[in-house]
Amino acid sequence: MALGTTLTTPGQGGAIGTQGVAEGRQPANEQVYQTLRARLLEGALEPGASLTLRGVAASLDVSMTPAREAVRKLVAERALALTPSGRILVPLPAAAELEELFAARRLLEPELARRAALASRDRVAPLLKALQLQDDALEAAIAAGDAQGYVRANTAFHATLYAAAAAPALMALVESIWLQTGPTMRRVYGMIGTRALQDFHETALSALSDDDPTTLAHAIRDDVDQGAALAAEAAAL
Amino acid sequence: MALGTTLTTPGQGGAIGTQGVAEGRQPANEQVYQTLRARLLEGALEPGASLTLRGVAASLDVSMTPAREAVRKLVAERALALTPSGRILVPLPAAAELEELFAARRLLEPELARRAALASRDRVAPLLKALQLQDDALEAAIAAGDAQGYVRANTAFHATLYAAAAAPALMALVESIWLQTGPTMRRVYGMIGTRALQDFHETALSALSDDDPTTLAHAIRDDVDQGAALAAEAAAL
DNA sequence: GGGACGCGTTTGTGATCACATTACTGCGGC
DNA sequence: GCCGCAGTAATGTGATCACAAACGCGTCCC
Repeated sequence: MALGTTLTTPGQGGAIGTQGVAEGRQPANEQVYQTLRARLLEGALEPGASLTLRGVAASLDVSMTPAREAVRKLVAERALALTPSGRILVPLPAAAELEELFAARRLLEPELARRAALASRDRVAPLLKALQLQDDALEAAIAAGDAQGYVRANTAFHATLYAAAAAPALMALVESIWLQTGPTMRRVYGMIGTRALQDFHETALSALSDDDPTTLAHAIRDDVDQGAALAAEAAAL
Repeated sequence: MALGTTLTTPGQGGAIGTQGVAEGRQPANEQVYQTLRARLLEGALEPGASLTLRGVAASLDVSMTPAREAVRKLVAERALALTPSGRILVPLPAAAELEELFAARRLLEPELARRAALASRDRVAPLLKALQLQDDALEAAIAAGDAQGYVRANTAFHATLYAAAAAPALMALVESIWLQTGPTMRRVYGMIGTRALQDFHETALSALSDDDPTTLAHAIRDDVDQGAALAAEAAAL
């Protein structure tokens, strides 16, 4: 079969093993990944900023290897980019690319919302409660003019809703998009400031409460559209 | 700012450089990645098969490091999976997951097709020619009962069409989905055999030729639906 | 005869080092 | 004063080694 696929054929090499992942401890590369990922999602990393493997490794107190692993994973998700020469940087998506990403969100997220509504049909109460809490945090961030907090809370709201859909493959696609838009949206909200955003989340919560998947899907679509419009507006500045 | 992001702050470490990527030579990890990726896309790797870093490295005659890089990248794209203990295997998507993947394709691919039609409006001839060639290869594979060839040709057809849309972000999402469905679809077509597939590609080519994006989008949607139906049917066996 | 335990082996992870290339600094020339 | 050039510092890639955990198989006990 070649290619070392083996379907149960051992390798041949020599040395040995994993490095002590006792208990619930997560691997070092995972920890680095989660840290970088969170920063990107909430836009704490400036688009265009550059990272170095040694820098990341040192600041998280690991060796270069896990840092590399984490960075490459994010590059694969397009959350980070490599220059032709291999330098790592936080991508600055072109306007056209942002438009693509929002187009994809607009297609995928209403579907996820619809599935979430259907899946949580009998047992909406806990979900509603969790979403309400996150919407409160979101309102607070808006009131405080906290762009980073807003992006984080907004992401959490959507993530919580879609988690109810129990659709891991779709969720992975959407999360990859969020990672790509995160830094830019943080910047956008920073520019637009505390400007009043129309609240589609309330509509969404009502629809969910009323067991109305279609209205929920529409609300999410409008929410995404609003983000797209803001991004386009900011890009024009 | 911490986290070694630096927006132009050097790391602090020590050693030195890249390993000779002269000319058009591609890095070793990229070569490994492309090889594995092609195998997955055309379904040459059995779902459920296991790989080892040392095995992959040895069969492509590189060290463990690039093999690791490539495998992790594919894991990030969900084209490979890791067991909780870290073993690498070709994922065997559950039926529910396959359904999700096809749902996403159904949403994204018609949009890509529509964009491709719009973007190639003035200059369809070369695109049509390229697509026609690939459709011929596809028909040949069907006639020969070559499941792997069919999957490869079908992917190439769609990839060529969508490339005209010049939408890299959307394209990346769709390619990630293809990587996930590849091994399974190869198996599905292997099971269903040379059974007659309705040819939506001809319809698609006509629509493209007639400058009718909507009909093209519908044809692509039908094509995806047919694949989904087949996958569902095969899963029931 | 079947199931559970134990041991050797394989495996992924993390660390460190070497290297070729790329980016950056300061200096010189025009 | 500004552009271009050299030298140096820094970066990603690849290789190798060490380690601890998981797998797999054989054996023993019931």
